[in-house]
Amino acid sequence: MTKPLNIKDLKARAEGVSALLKELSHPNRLLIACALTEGEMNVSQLEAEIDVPQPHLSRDLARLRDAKLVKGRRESKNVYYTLADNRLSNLIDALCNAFGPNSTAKPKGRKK
Amino acid sequence: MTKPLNIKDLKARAEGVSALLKELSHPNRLLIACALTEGEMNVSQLEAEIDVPQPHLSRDLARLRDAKLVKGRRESKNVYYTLADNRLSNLIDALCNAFGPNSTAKPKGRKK
DNA sequence: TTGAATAAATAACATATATCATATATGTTA
DNA sequence: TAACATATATGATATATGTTATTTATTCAA
Repeated sequence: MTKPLNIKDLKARAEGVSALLKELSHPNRLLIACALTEGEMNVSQLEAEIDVPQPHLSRDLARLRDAKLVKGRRESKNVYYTLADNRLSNLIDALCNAFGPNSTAKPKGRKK
Repeated sequence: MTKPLNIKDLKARAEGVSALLKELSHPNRLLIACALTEGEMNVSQLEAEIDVPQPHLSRDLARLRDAKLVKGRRESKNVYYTLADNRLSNLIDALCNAFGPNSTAKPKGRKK
């Protein structure tokens, strides 16, 4: 543990992984992804959870859709979104472990 | 565990976390960060590991420096870089667990 | 059928930031 | 001085972002 990384291996994946990171490199999209780990949500619910203008949400959702990271299903007036890629789920999981409330990266000696 | 995430908590951190993700949202920078988890490296060594033109490396390193994610020390002609922020180390660790050679394809192959 | 009321998606901008490729500059040592 | 390692600059192009407006889709009431 602690050093499960070898560069060659990661290099082969760097493109994909960094692209995935890019999708979450904006607060809104990160929050969307996190919200969806708790289950299906429609745009209005997301709007309530995350406080951003609706067009913004739709645009970010469209982007995540294009990247095939989420998918939406329409149910009458609402469109419910879910995570569609378990690489994304894994990433969110990992982020939660690294930065979530429980194991929040302890800022131990973050000052230097 | 497994769902240590609550949106409010993450929302408070979303800005910082997404900014961190953004720094790694490019293959070169991701590879740089990964390489540095294995220890100190100078630019030439990085250039050998990762195959990118030197000016690119320097520019990416400058960016990571500005973000206070790495720091460099000059030793004669060479500048050796190390990770300077353990949030970054944690993130790389998390990424390795999520996407690294060991547990890439497997959703739950995490050892902590 | 029309038309309002919602939910969601898209459009149309301005501006900022990222990226790539290449050129040049700096600092260090011989 | 030259050489080497590293850093920064430049210009072209692309993508991201925020703001605001408009459009489509669905339901329901008259």
